[in-house]
Parts: sequence; structure tokens; C-alpha cells
Amino acid sequence: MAKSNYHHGDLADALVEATVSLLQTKNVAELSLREVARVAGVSHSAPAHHFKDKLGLLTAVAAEGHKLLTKTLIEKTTACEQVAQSRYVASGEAYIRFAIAQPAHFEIMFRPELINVNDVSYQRHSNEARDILATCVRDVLNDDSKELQWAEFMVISSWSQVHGFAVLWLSGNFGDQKDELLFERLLNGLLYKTGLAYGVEHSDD
Amino acid sequence: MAKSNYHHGDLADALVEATVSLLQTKNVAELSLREVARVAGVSHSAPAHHFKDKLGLLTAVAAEGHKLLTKTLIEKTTACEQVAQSRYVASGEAYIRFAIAQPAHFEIMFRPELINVNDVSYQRHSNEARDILATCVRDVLNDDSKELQWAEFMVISSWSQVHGFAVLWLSGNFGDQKDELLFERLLNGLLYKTGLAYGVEHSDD
DNA sequence: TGTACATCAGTGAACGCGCGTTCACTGATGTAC
DNA sequence: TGTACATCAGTGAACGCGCGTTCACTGATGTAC
Repeated sequence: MAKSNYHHGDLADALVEATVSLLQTKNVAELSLREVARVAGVSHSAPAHHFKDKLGLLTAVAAEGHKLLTKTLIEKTTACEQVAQSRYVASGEAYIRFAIAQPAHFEIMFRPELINVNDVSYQRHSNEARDILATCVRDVLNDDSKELQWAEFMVISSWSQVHGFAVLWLSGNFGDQKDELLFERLLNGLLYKTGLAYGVEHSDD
Repeated sequence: MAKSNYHHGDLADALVEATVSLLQTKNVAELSLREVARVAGVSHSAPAHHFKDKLGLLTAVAAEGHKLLTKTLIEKTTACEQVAQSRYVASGEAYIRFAIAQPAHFEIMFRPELINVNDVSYQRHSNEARDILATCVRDVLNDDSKELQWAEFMVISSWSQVHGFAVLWLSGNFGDQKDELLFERLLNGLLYKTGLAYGVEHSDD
């Protein structure tokens, strides 16, 4: 809570929040710092004290996004305990559900050209998320595959698949984005297929 | 060729070309109609005679993109003649190579929010591209699978995979986008893995 | 406990810029007779 | 073949707008003594 009207108290966070909120309805393209300040309820020059420019602000959004993604990945995969195959499928499902639940963050997170990729917080959180994904994939491979390039290809292949699905769904290429039934059906199809390859019975919600 | 200096002769095409050229180095966000006109060498109000606004211009770019994608998909898959498995892998490779070769078109093609999706030319070409992709996938399934939802899931799964790979590569998430060796290695890994699932020996270039 | 001062956080007016849009115009082209 | 006229394609000046950036400022806070 702000301690006074003049000093906001937590403006940096409020600006990130305002950005995320604005990105629900607009493009990154259409986003302006002045509008973010307006939504956060401060003067248009206030953000400069916290973020140099749009790049700095979006970097903070991306970092927060990777932090949230990491959190949900950990939650959803630890629920599977030691069953590597289930963790693999669960990580894919968590990735996609995160993208759909937090489209604003997701839109920024994997676009280095919008971000200061040298930012420490961004690097830490994004590396963490990637490590979890990679581990889930590697754990599902048998011992013969683990040491080879094969493991790298599997990581890239799996990541591509879930990322592509999320991107294509979010942009409306699979049909109406509001159609939740369609989404659940397609997602389950994808997961079922993925699970089959590793002998996992995928259960519907 | 223009018949006079005053009347351009083929301004619509020139504007699309200018747009594509500009998108090599900038974001869609940073693109302005005035800049496009400048590159095409006409006054800033000339584009209005051909495209109402940015949406109209980008729609033309997207339509052209789908036309080009269709062309390369047909070329690359007919080279495989009647071997369904090879066509399947070839279509995936062609999709990814197209995205990397024509990043400007690719960036626009699958973003309905930037496009007038009711445009007849856009619809025709994008449907054509999709149909080819879907056919390549369906042809590779055995008879039991063809009639089921399974076929739909396979199409979506395959499309997601190649699309995700292209997007993640183009945005630099797999490493340096200029590293052609890395690209070839990862692409071959992906295709080899895909091919294995259908008993195709994938050959390097 | 009180005061003085440095620092931090946010204000609001001012600036110059490129943008999209409008509009009266003009040069080129095609067609009717 | 020539002329008249409608239409098409592009010009360039003007407009208002929101933007990012700068800057002198002021209110709040923390700290030293």
C-alpha cells in the first residue's frame, strides 16, 4: 500500500501490472509509456525513475513471466513425483496452459528483440524455466539416448511443439480463441499423442 | 516498368515489396505507411489509392506470403512423388526453410490481428497452403487413423512442431540466428526424429 | 527529541518529431464521337 | 485522325495528435548530530 499520495511506494510493480493489463487488449506495438503511466495513475515522466524506456519495462514483464512459468512448471511436475513420463507430459501441458492464461507475459517472454537480454533478473528466471523443461525431456529418454545429440534434439523438438501450439492457438489459427471446448479437445489430443509415445495414459480434466 | 514518372504503373506491387524490404530490419510495430511510401519513391499519400491503411497493406503481404509458401510446398513435395512418408518430412522441411528464407512474410502471415482476414486473396492462398500441409499429414497415417479425430490431432501436432521451431529459431531462442551450421544441425535433428517415426531415412544436404 | 540537510520519487509544462488523414490540385490515360 | 471529357493515379501543403524526452520544480523520506 502506498504510504502517501505523492510517493507511490511500489510504482515499479504497478507499472509492470499496468503493462500486462494493457497487453490484454493491445499489441506491444500499440503500447506507449505514457499510456502505461496513465493506467498506473502517475504522471507520464514518473516511469523514467524506474525503467529507462519501453525496453526496460518489457524486460521486467518478461522476467516476471519466466518467474511465473517456472513456478507453475515446478508445481505441476512435482505433482507427478518420480514418474518421468508423466512429468514430461505435465510440463508440456503446464507450458501451454501458462501461455493461454498469461498471454500478455507470454507474448513478450520469447522475443529477445523487445528485451534487454543482459538483464540479470531476466536471465536468471528464463534460464530456470528452460532448465526445468530440458530436464523433464531428458529424464524421459532411456540411458542410450541421454548422452547423445539426440537429447538436445528431443528438447528442441518438444519445446517447438508446445510453443508452436500455444502461438498458433493464441493467434487464432486453430479457430475461435474463445472456444474453450475446442481448446481442451485440441490440447488433450496433443497431450494424448505425446503421452502415447511414452506409454502414459493421459487423463482428461 | 513504369510508363512515365508520374504514373508509377505498378505501385501496389512496389509498396508490398517495400514493406517486405523494411520488415527485414524492423518490427511490424515500427513500420509506417509514410516510410513505405518513401522507400517506394512516391509521396506519402499515394498508398491510399491502393491500400486503405496498414491493415490493407499487410493483408497483401500475407496473401503473397501464403502464395509463396504454397508454391514451395508443392515443389518440394511433388519431388517426393508417391512416397507419403517422404512428402510428410519434406513438407515440414519446406515450411521451416520458407520461414527462415522469408521472415518478413512469415512474421505477418499467421497474425490475423494484423490482417483483414476477409480478404479474398488472403483466404484463397492461406487455405491452399493449409490444405497441402494437412494432406501431407493425412496421407502418412494408416487407414485406421484416417477417419478419426486422430488425423486432426496429427495435423495440429505437426503444424505446431514446425511452426514452433521456426518461430523460436527466428526469435533467437535456439542461439545465434546467423549461425547457419547450428541451424542445419538442429533442423536435421528435428527432421531425422520426425522421419524416424515414419521410417524415412532423412538425407543431409 | 528536534532540526537541518541530502536524497529520493513524482510533477507538469514545454519541446520537437513523425505519424495518419484530409483536400484541392495536376499530370497521364482511355474512350466516345 | 483529332478533339473533348471523364477517370484514374499521384502530389504536396496543412492539420491535429500522441509520443518520448528534457528540465526546473516540489513533496516526502531517511539520516546525522
